[in-house]
Amino acid sequence: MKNFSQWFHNILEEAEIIDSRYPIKGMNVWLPKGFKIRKYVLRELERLMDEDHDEILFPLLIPETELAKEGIHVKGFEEEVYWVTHGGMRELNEKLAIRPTSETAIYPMFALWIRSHIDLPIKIYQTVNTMRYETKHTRPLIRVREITTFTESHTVHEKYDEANDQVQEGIAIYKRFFDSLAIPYLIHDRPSWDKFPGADYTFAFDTLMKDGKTLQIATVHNLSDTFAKTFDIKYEATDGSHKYPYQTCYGLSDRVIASLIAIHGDEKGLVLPPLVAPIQIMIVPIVFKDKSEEILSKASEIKNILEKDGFRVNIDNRDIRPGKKYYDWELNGIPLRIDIGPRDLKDNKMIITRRDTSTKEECSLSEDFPSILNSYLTEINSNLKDKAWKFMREHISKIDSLDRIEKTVLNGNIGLIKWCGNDDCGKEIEEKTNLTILGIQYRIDGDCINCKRKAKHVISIAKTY
RNA sequence: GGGACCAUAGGGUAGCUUGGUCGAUCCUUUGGGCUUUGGGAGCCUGAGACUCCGGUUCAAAUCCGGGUGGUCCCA
Repeated sequence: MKNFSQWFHNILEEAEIIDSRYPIKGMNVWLPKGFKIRKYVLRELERLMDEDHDEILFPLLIPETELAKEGIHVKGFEEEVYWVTHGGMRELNEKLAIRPTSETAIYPMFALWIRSHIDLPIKIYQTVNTMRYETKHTRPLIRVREITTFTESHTVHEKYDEANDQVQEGIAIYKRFFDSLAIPYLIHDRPSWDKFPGADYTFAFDTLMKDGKTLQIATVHNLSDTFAKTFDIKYEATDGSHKYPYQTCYGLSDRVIASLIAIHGDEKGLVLPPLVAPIQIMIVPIVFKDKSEEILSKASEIKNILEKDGFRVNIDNRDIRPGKKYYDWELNGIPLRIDIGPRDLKDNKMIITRRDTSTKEECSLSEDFPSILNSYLTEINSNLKDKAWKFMREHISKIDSLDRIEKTVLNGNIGLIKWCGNDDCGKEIEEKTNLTILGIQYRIDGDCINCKRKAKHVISIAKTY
């Protein structure tokens, strides 16, 4: 994969994930095939969220006065906000912001909803689009002006410790989610200068793209009582006093799908984990004129059996040569392909081809083939997961001196370095290396790579998207 | 935030330097027809483009300015 950027762009178009030709910078059209993948990805995420959150839906627009209330927060976003200034020809009394994120839409309502400790905790989430006026060059699914799929959670708690625990719960949910998609990740405690604007602290999930740049794919924030104070959210405690609650928020976006495609894909096209493959098994009948009806009826017989067992399966009946079909479904990342032709009909068998390994195996139709196919799908998922984690682990290297960072990290690695924990020193490291500190991986003793003071942390450093 | 490059059918390209030979090249795509089908089929016959606005000129795909969109590099 010589040019990752170009490969990524091509595959999005060729596999008909999105159409990036929509005439507004950074805004793309979801095509049917891409949207189906998005649907199954969301379905899994919502399944996990629904275990302990309620889904809600807030409006798109936020009054200027609400957006502007939280000083640090608004500063973090002010350069990127789209504004609605007119209703028809008439200028609005108050400008309305198109949400860049929803804290300032949701928290004024929290202030109305929360009266007593009995109302707590609140745990909600919504999947919405958000808009950010990105000035840098945009990239489909990775850096966009309209984030079309932003699943954000917001929670409110009595105690700071409960918010801490909720951050851990958020991290646990995202771990399960990314595991189910076979996406590898590193979890970083973001440095103070890279926190979510207004947050006490931020944990972020980063994954590694094939060109060696990392991509932030999820964040989890402890907001402490900062927003509660700003939006005057109070509850009456058991002792009758009025207190500010503590909040968390966490979210992830289209970038999940970007990493899904980028990490598992290969030269032939997409490779989808079975969980989110819109079609898990494609049956290709090899039709000859004299035998066509017999073969087609066998194919639909197989399809019916598999559908009954819950597989997402389809038959490619198009009147084109089989080779073309093979290329098509490989491009689309369908995990398993079944070929059935005259020879197979005679021997009462079919040919199963795996997308991830390209291996072909014969399978007798008199056996319990649904359970064989099911074990193939399970194997594909674990193989994708192993491969992806192995790739990322192979590209993490411990680095002892600043001089060596450039060579190692610019070669497509995530560098692990020791750091004293001082902000100025950290920013100095970023400046010297022209890389981004992703955050703390774990605690350790030793000397800081830069200022040589006592190190407190091992941090990751990388080129980022 | 700074800089460089680019824009020709749905996709990829040739033509641009030196304006006229462009009624615009080739591949792919695509409609219709016949023969085919175990890894991108063949033949016949159709379809489809100079990013937008303005300028220079007898004449602009080609030169100039701007908009929009795209790509990459640096901070």
